Amino acid sequence: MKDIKRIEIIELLQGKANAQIGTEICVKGWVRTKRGNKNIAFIALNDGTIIHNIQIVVELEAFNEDILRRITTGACLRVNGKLVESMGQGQNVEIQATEIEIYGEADVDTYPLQKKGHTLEFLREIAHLRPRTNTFGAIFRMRHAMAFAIHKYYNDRGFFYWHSPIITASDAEGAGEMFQVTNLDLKNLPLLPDGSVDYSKDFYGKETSLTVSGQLEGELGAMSLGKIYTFGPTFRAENSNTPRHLSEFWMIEPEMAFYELEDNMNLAEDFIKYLVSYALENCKDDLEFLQNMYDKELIERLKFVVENDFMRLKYTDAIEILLKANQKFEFPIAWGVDLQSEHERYLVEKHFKKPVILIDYPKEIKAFYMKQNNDGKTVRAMDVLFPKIGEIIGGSQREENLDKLVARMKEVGINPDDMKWYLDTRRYGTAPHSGFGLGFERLLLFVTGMVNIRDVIPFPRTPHSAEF
RNA sequence: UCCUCCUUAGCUCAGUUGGUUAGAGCACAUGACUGUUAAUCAUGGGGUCUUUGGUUCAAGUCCAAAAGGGGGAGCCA
Repeated sequence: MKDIKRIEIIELLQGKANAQIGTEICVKGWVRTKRGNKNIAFIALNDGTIIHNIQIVVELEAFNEDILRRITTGACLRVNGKLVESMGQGQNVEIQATEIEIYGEADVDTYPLQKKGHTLEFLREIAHLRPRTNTFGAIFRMRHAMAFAIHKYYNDRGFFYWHSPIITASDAEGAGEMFQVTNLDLKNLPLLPDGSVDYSKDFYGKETSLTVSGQLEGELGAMSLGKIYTFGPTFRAENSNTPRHLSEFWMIEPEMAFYELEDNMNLAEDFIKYLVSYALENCKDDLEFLQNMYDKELIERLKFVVENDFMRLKYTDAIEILLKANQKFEFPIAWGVDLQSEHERYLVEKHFKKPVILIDYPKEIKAFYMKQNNDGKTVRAMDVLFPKIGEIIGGSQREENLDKLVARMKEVGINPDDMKWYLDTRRYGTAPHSGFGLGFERLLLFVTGMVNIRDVIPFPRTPHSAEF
């Protein structure tokens, strides 16, 4: 077989290789379908670079029967052939095969992927193979595009990528149940006289867990470098079984010195709009596929978010609206209680019909580090609520006053001595600052139109599920 | 964790008031067709009806439990 430099299929289909029409080229990829008659066969080949396939045309008399029988859906091929303008409808160029090597066969009796008819639930059970489908190829290309856009957005605006630790000894944020990290022998634990575990014998000499948020350490970066963001894995051991929760997920947490709540909101809104615009401009083919297959209003909805201001209002005003709403809610509404999913959905999907930023929540339902308002009742929190997926961002201006912060910690039962390093930011050169957390997979739900968060991460981790 | 629904061919699903040999489409095999686009047409093979226990002359179908999965809720991003 002639040794020809491989060309990626995206180059062929976007016309970047048109100068080579009429010459012999080489492509490599996986077979999506094969069809034809006794004279000719058509192979749709995909190499993951783009959602579309290149058509390989095979004149059967030029190849032996055996090799064609072994070319089935899922097989991996190296193909040499002449790049030509297509004689058929549906594609501009195609390849007239001259030589084919089969890198790997895919046994039709056991290969689980077929040309059509798979549910997302079935594909979830074969997560190691599902990236080979059109749907998951599109999703994971978009996942990459969004990750890249996040770094580009912050880098272009002078933010520094800051790495908060994955393993942490602080359990102060109260953001959920934590996964413990230990190298103690669980069948033979060192015990203290009172029967509790002696963590001084553990690897770090104290009890440690996987992080539930990089924020507290992120604040340390903001109070020195000015503007930072984290983007890393986050772990919550909550027994949450919903289409919106993972026990291992990725979160983006910008933290900015000298930003007040208003600045924080402006950043959050601009950030999301940038990411959605980036998807519209750079993921067109994948978006069109997902729109056709799953969500007819996807692109329209993305454009709407980019083109319209988010609605901003105070928690207290939201309660007023809900109390006046001509709709029955399962959970009663009263000032001081946290909003339920049904309430958030009413505000976003029915009342305002656009994304909503809610601010100034009662302090009792928010974390200890949020800046206290002068009314003594509310804090400078902000939640960004989106249609269909609910809370996509949670953030706040932080309490920079040492005395107020310590007082609040004591009220909620956190020992300030355990967080000396955190309080030092307020003790020495404190400053107003703000930040928020964006759930990466929730963003992906929105931009892909998928409805289950397990379908926007390659290998989802949920209660009782850590396969692959 | 709570509520609710589902589990029948490799995949997606039908299956009537419980009644003889459980069906279809796709996939697969064989054949037909001079270029297909989820190709089409014909023929064929393919089943421990999730598991366990129960009711009944008789269970895919009714009852109970378990396992796996979906949706809703809570917790949150």
